[in-house]
Amino acid sequence: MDIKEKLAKLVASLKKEGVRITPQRYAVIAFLLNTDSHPSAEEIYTGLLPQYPTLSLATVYKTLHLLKSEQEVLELEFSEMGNRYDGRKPWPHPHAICTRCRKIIDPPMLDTAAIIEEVSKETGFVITNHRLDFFGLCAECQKE
Amino acid sequence: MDIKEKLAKLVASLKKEGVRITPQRYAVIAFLLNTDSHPSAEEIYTGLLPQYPTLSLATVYKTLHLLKSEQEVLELEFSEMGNRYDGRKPWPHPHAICTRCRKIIDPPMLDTAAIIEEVSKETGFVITNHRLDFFGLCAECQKE
DNA sequence: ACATATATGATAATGATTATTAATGGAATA
DNA sequence: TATTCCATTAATAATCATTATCATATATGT
Repeated sequence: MDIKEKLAKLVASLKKEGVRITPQRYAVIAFLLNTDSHPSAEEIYTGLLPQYPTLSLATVYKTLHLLKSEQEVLELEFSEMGNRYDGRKPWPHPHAICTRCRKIIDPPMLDTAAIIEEVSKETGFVITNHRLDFFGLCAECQKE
Repeated sequence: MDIKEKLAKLVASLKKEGVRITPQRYAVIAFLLNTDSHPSAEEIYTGLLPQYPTLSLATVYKTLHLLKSEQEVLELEFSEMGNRYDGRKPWPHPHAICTRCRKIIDPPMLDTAAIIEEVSKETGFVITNHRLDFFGLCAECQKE
């Protein structure tokens, strides 16, 4: 399924939920689906500003929260580099994060289900969410 | 090795590095070694205030940074619940976090080395650090 | 005890995120 | 088409954990 199709489906699904699709919201959603860079709110804002000169950063944040509540975006909280957002795979999954260029990529899915099952058994926790982050140097930054 | 011994060894090791051991620093270090609760800077501060009425929160933060630079404390960054610190196991390891009471516990060590090796191979990253957090409800909070 | 470099404590600054609020605009109805 | 209503937006103020600043206090080696 290509991006356009995903976008149309997501927008239709949100409409069905009673969410109004404003130009601003549409722009943010399209931006999120058109990148795999895990952008910050600020990056979304500055990326859209040329085409939406009156866009407010607050609107970006509100749209991200809306999408989060609809489980249509994954919020990755970082206290040092600010929050990042993943609209393409809005469910918990591992990330590899370059500490030099701050690139974030998705490593092929580990067997997280097995790991969660193990942690759950050992701790007695009911696990509802997880964060699996691996920090280091990406292939490009190793060369520098 | 009991806590007292660990404390003495840690202080001696810091002295050897040229770190001055002030009463405030000693108090923060001792506090960290005497708990497995992964306290926040604020909790350390309020916990020590009765015995150290002139202690400043800034000093707590500075001491935590010092310990971090000496790799003697693990800093767990949370943008929603503030940072938490682990002085007992100051190396990366998994955590189970209760989203209700905010308790943090250490599940028995998974085979993180194998996981990291896999991620490293798949991504080409040199992995230097990791965060493995499992969020959910602890056994006690499930009853409520 | 002295000298001096470092640490402390009080407070201001920072910066990402959230809250506030007046103005705007879309949709349903008459 | 005009009207009313209610959600959304944009601008900006507020928040809050953390960091920076700097005058004063203090640990350490002599």
